[in-house]
Amino acid sequence: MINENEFVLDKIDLQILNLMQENSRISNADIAREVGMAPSGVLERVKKLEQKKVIQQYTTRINPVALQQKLLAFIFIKANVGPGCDNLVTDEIAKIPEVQEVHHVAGDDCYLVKIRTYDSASLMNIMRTHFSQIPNIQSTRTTIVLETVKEQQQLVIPIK
Amino acid sequence: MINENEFVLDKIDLQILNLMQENSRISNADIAREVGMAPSGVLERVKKLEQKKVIQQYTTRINPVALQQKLLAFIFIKANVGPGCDNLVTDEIAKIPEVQEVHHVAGDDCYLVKIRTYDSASLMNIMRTHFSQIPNIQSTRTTIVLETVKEQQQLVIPIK
DNA sequence: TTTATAATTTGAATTTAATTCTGTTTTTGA
DNA sequence: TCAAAAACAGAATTAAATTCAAATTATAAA
Repeated sequence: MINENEFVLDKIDLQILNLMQENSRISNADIAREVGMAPSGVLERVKKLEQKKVIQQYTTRINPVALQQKLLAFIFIKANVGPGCDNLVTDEIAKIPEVQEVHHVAGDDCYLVKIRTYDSASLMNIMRTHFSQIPNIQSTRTTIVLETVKEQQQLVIPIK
Repeated sequence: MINENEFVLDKIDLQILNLMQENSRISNADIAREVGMAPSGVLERVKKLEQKKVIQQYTTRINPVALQQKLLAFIFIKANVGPGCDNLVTDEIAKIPEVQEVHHVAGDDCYLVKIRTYDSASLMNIMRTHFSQIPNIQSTRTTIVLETVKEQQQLVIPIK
């Protein structure tokens, strides 16, 4: 009963993930040197990590300033959570490309949305065009980011 | 007076960024095919984008579940912002590896922190050991994420 | 507009890396 | 203990990255 969702990771897997999280374009030879394996063996492991969906994507962090994405905001949404109408709100919001995160949170507000846009006008525009279409939204509260000190998705990988 | 902070990006640069944001391990040949250039020319452009810090990092998105990072939380921090003591709070918090984001926000709360840990006990532990050390913190309010519907850093790249 | 200069691009040549594959070793479970 | 499966190494092959000289294109000064 082996299932590809079972994430059994040994020390070498964690080392590989650690290196690739830091630099997804590192060569197999460099990884091999670090972990003490042959490059071909490293390749096998990486492929397996991809198959098991431990590795979800190889991506590039781009400077938002370079793309004039000046505005970052968090929006708290209070919604009617009737039976079944639950996921409608989140799914619709998740579809908006400028929306980077949608979380269902504990507490008074139901949802937390992170959104990055060109400016406050474009944020308003998105809220008008998209949010008003979505039923069951009671109210929203928007928090504007003035300055970002740290922003990364890197996980803390325990090197056993 | 040319400055490497001047981010002048043409259509091809944006196309390249779009492709690399989706898959940082795409080959120059594949990019070249998409944008209608020679692979060597693509390489030059990519190197330039790295130099200009438009490209900040090539990274790997790893499934947090695979690493037992079960808890995601947002912490709102209210702090005394005296003259000069401003950055002390954020810099200290940004140093914590489990902290993924630190923002200075508009409104009543000063800072917004995103943090990912193994469980609520380890979150408490971090708050006890780190936050208590930091002066000027008036109060904190923690919001626990129950479920994440969407989570990505991808920017919306305008293909002119 | 002309022209010199710099920047960009190409394509071939070269270097480096990824991938495949076979034979071994190691692990796993009956 | 032993058979089957999985993981690994190392050589061979394939593919990609990188270099570089020459050509093209863009830029700016006269």
